[in-house]
Amino acid sequence: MRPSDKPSIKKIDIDADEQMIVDRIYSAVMEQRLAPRTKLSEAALCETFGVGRMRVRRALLLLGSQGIVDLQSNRGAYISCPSPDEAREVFDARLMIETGVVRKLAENISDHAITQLRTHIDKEDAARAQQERTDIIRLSGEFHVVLAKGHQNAVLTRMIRELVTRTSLIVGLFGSSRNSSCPDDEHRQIVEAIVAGDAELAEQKVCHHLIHIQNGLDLERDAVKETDVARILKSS
Amino acid sequence: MRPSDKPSIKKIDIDADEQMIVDRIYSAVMEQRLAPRTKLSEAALCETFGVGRMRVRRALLLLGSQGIVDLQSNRGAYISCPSPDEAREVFDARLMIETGVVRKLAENISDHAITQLRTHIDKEDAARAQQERTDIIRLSGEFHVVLAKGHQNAVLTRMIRELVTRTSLIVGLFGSSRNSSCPDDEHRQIVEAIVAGDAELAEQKVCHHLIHIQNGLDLERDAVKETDVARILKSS
DNA sequence: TTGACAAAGATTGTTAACAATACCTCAATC
DNA sequence: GATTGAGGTATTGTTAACAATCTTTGTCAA
Repeated sequence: MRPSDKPSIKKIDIDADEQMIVDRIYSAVMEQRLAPRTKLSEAALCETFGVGRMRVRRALLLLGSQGIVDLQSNRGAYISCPSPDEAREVFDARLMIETGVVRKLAENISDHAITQLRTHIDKEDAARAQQERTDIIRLSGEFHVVLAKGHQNAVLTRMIRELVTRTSLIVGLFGSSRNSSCPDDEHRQIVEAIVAGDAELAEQKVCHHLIHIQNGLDLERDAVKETDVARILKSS
Repeated sequence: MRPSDKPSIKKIDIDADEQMIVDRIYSAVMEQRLAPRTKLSEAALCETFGVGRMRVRRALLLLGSQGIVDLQSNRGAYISCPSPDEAREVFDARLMIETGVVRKLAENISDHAITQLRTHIDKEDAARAQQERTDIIRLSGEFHVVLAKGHQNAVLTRMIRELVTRTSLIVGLFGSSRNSSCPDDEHRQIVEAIVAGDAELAEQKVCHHLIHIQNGLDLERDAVKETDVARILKSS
């Protein structure tokens, strides 16, 4: 009997609205449809999601606590604009954490997780084949979340999700070449190393992969883009 | 020139009150002065900290988003009571993350970080020598945060702090023997391995250390304690 | 044209009152 | 005696109005 068969108590009871707003903005950032410095005005979000100002403010606070948006006193909330230093922090953290993730995954992975990973990589290939830019970006990031999900560990998954989302902001800001997002079949190689049970190789692959992404960045540039918040979030 | 010498823009502007409340509760949990299931009523917190209800609610939302408190609709906020499964999640995550932390630290650590670590360990010894239970508990947990701080990485440090704090809850709930918290000189051994630049050994030491703590738990028990919230938080 | 200054408008922050829900007490019934 | 239900109390959730701050606009002078 699995422990998950006993869902007697549902613990977190944050209202669905709130989580929905957070998730929408998370997705939009992950797909680079909301660029850094984009203002998220309370009124606009209330309108877009059809909720009261309180919900919006709570959602913004949550996003702010995770570094996705930047809350400025009396000035409003803006999609976070990571500094080069913050970018390095995120990549360093990912290196430290994700090597551990794949190592332990290589040591012991469930069949279900393997299926999930292979399915995901197929989706990535399909998106690349059709040149669906938005899908490619989203799936490239989500791959790392799927890796984390392999551990069935909510805490870990949440942390990885935050790091991956912030990486999207970073790549959007500092990405120079288009292939910098998540290239080639590096994802597939990581999965194969894991499935083969080669912890050392998997660790090395993920390490190179992350460094590869980082090398595709120009940490000096700072681009500024404005976007139509309501339109983007509505169509999500 | 260090990058930290350029504090031109202060980005996060969360009011001091809010952060103060969160920090106080964090500390109290870390020192096991607030036991799981303790109710944090809004009125009591308003009184204790002398702030409006809005601030309290925002602080509670933040704590809830990090799994420190459990927010129940229409019922209030309670110090989180981790299930055995959650406990395993926290320890698994710590294993994956902290091995990476010490490995990279062993590869490259600043003199300043070494000083910080040694100073901290001296404090731990002093607290143990004087049998200051509260200090011992706090410092034992903080050691791991100091490790993270060695990377001067705010993101990483925040994540470790969350995991360490949740560990305090877990140890408080499921700890069987008193020595289970953070025993012997394992911390010192970890630091020495790092200073010696022996990544392999450091990784192994931290791994054993975490497993050691976990082995001191009885994940079946579920203790229930009530505490005087206002008194505890005020004296912090 | 450019800059500084002031007023108007818009946006965010805060408070207080109200609504909804849960909790507790107590009585009535089985 | 235990259980169930109703009513009152306490606590949380929500809304709306108000206050504070920032931003923009327009005017005037250099």
